[in-house]
Amino acid sequence: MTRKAAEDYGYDYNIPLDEFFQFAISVDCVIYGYHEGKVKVMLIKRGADPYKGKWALPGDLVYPKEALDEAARRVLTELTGLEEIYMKQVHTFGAVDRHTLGRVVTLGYMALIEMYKHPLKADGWAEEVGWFEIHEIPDLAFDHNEIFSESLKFLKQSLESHSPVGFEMMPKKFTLLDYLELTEYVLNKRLDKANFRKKLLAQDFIEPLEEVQKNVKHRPAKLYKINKKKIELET
Amino acid sequence: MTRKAAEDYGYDYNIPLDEFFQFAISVDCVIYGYHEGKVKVMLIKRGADPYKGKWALPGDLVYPKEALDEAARRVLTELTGLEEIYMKQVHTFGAVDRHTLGRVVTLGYMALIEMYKHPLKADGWAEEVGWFEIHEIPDLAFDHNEIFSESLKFLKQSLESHSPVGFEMMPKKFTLLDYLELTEYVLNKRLDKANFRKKLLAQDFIEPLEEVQKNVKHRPAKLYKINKKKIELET
DNA sequence: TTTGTTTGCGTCTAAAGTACATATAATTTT
DNA sequence: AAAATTATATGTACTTTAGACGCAAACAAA
Repeated sequence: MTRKAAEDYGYDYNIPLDEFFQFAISVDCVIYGYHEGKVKVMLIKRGADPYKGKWALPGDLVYPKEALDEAARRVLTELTGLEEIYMKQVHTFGAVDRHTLGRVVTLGYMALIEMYKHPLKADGWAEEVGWFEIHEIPDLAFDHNEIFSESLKFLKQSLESHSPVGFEMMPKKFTLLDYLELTEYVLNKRLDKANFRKKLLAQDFIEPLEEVQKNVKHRPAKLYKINKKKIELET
Repeated sequence: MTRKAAEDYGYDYNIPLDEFFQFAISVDCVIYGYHEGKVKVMLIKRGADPYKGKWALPGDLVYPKEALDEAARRVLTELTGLEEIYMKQVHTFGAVDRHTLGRVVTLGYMALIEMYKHPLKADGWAEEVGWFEIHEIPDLAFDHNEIFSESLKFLKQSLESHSPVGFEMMPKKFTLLDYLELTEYVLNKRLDKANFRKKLLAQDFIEPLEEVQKNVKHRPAKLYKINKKKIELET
């Protein structure tokens, strides 16, 4: 593409057009999972400089012919082995000096997975993979702490407004108390069991099963499931 | 930057790293203003192909050494002459074929201005500038209709939750009825005057002035102003 | 002084949210 | 096998918020 051609396209700059086509785009994913009462985020330990040895969000550069959501989904699938993952673009970060390799603008994505489903494995460029409680996130590489914060803000807002996202971290069958504990952990405050139950059951996408809990040393709780079709109808 | 150097930085790809640094980034701004009971959006008519003659959102490519918000602010200031403008990144769009010039990923921004304050002037690459009512937006160039829709969704949500953004379109002194009309127009539904008033005055960032309306042929309404410091404290 | 119009405040009612009490169903202990 | 324990499940009362509506006050114009 020549400068002249670019002008025909409606651009007229004092610097050559090629100068503009020097950005790289990356996606960084904040992957949330729920395990034993705690909500955790998957981090990878960087195996090379810059930030060698530091924990970072999993992410990758976007390929030249790849859509943005597609790139995020690729990262998620490669890392977790899961195909169907709830995923949402949260915010785009592009400080001039945020990456040492050049001008890399990154899109922060939030993803929610059923944690027990996926094998914990380090991928290509990561030394190590780990899950960190969301209230104890270490100092991360690049501007990843900021990306994490934005995603957590979104997750908190979703749970506060009872929008049906937290279920993405739950197993197919779960008790209402399980979900209460997830919500309490993320919001970092106690909620009234009875009222939480009523609020949840008022939503029509949550459906009771005939089944109950097994192997508990008290009255077993009823199990519930999510009707995803009804969620789609709402939105 | 050589392939080897890139690998040292933690990347290991099957295609050369340079291939990734071929993106351009742009910002596209949905600029909202309020005038005589109607909320409008500023569009520019494209003076060159592609989409010559079509209306489009004002925007520009991001310079190699320019931060993203900085680029959006530059576009806004150039176009409106205003320095202080409320502005918010809404969503990033990057379909592979969204731009004919090459791979251009664009960030959609929403901006709110006091419309009467700024001179309507066409800028460099635009043939014409116009204001369009938000419920009568024409078919736009590129994926700009989608960008507009996302921004409008955000604006509606903000007004519904009484978050203090709509005031950015109001003059410094305004009546509560003015703001009611703005809100009714955006949400496209009628609201109860008395209840809207109560709801607004319950927020503590809205402060009454001693002044009242002039030159009206009925009881003049009290004028109010916004206390921006209190808004910052809240968020 | 009267009439028309809009502001601005008050009241009532329904709905949603919160706090807390009580009944229920299972296991564990005695 | 009865009592104690634990957590589920439901019900009830109180509080706050949202929505509908009435009416007096303020000003302009006739």
